Amino acid sequence: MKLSQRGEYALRALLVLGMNHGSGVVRIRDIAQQQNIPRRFLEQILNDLKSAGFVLSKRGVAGGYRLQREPGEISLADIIRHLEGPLAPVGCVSANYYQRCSCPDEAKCAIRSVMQEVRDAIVGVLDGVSVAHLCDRVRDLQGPLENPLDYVI
Amino acid sequence: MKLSQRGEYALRALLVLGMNHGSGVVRIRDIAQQQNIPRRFLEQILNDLKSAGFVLSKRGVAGGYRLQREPGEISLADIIRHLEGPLAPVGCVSANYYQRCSCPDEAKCAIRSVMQEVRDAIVGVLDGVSVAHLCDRVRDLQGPLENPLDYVI
DNA sequence: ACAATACTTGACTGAATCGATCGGGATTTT
DNA sequence: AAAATCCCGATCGATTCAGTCAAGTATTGT
Repeated sequence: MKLSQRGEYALRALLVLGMNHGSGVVRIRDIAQQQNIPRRFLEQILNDLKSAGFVLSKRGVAGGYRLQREPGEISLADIIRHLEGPLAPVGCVSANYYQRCSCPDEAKCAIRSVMQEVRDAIVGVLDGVSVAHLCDRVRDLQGPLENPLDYVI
Repeated sequence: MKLSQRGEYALRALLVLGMNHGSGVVRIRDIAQQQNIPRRFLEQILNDLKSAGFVLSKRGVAGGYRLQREPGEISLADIIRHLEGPLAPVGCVSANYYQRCSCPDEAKCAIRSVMQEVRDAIVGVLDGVSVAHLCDRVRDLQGPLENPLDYVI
């Protein structure tokens, strides 16, 4: 599981939307500026997140994006699976994107059994973290001293 | 950490060499046939593993490859790091291939803190498994009934 | 010596992916 | 109607991936 630039941008954008959940929509431009993401590229990414059901958009003058589901209902595992494909290091241990490999007998493949453990370790972390958890971490990491408008994401 | 075809072939080849450790060299051709790996491609890979110090080669009629170090001294983490680069999902949490990312303050980055956990989980598995461990798994998975010449790797 | 066997080296190729960028269209508010 | 904003598809240059190829060098058996 390697996170591409695209994937990193997406997570950052979703985190911004998470922090602003409940207060209307956020414009692409604002996210792009705040997070230093190329605007056109971010359009593409948010569009993708929209058709995947993670966010909703509103057009026109007061338009922008917001999360479609509650932040607590969106796991990083789901997001990353959508953006990057399998979390597993090899297809033959992926639950969601399984793909048979060329070894003669998967059940007896030693490499596969290690990769299975790696997959489980990765999924174990990412399944347990939602956008809401991310927002909590932001608040924890920033400490109580900060101005709430100064989120450093 | 996504394992490329090249990386998977390399692990399979090293496992074959591990299983044959102590009994001289193994020819490229035999590894390629047994593991169903394109011969020319495997040449390239073994050459790479050689210059990285994982294997030794012997030329000429009775030539072939063998492990350079003891199977117990070669961890999957080392192998994969050499073949694929960082184990971490993002550069900013990689111990061996660290690369600063574009977020304003790494220490306060919530996404980074999650990715750090993912990295630790991956490394936790792969650091603990050596080629010797892999060989043990092969023997375990095959059970005691099999003909020892019939390894299904 | 010499032929056969194997590894060595480096270039090459075709396909796919990545990180963007661009133009112009659709929709909503004022 | 004008302005703001999202929407959509095409395109692009660079890089990586998987694999092939040709010609070379070293070693050994006979």
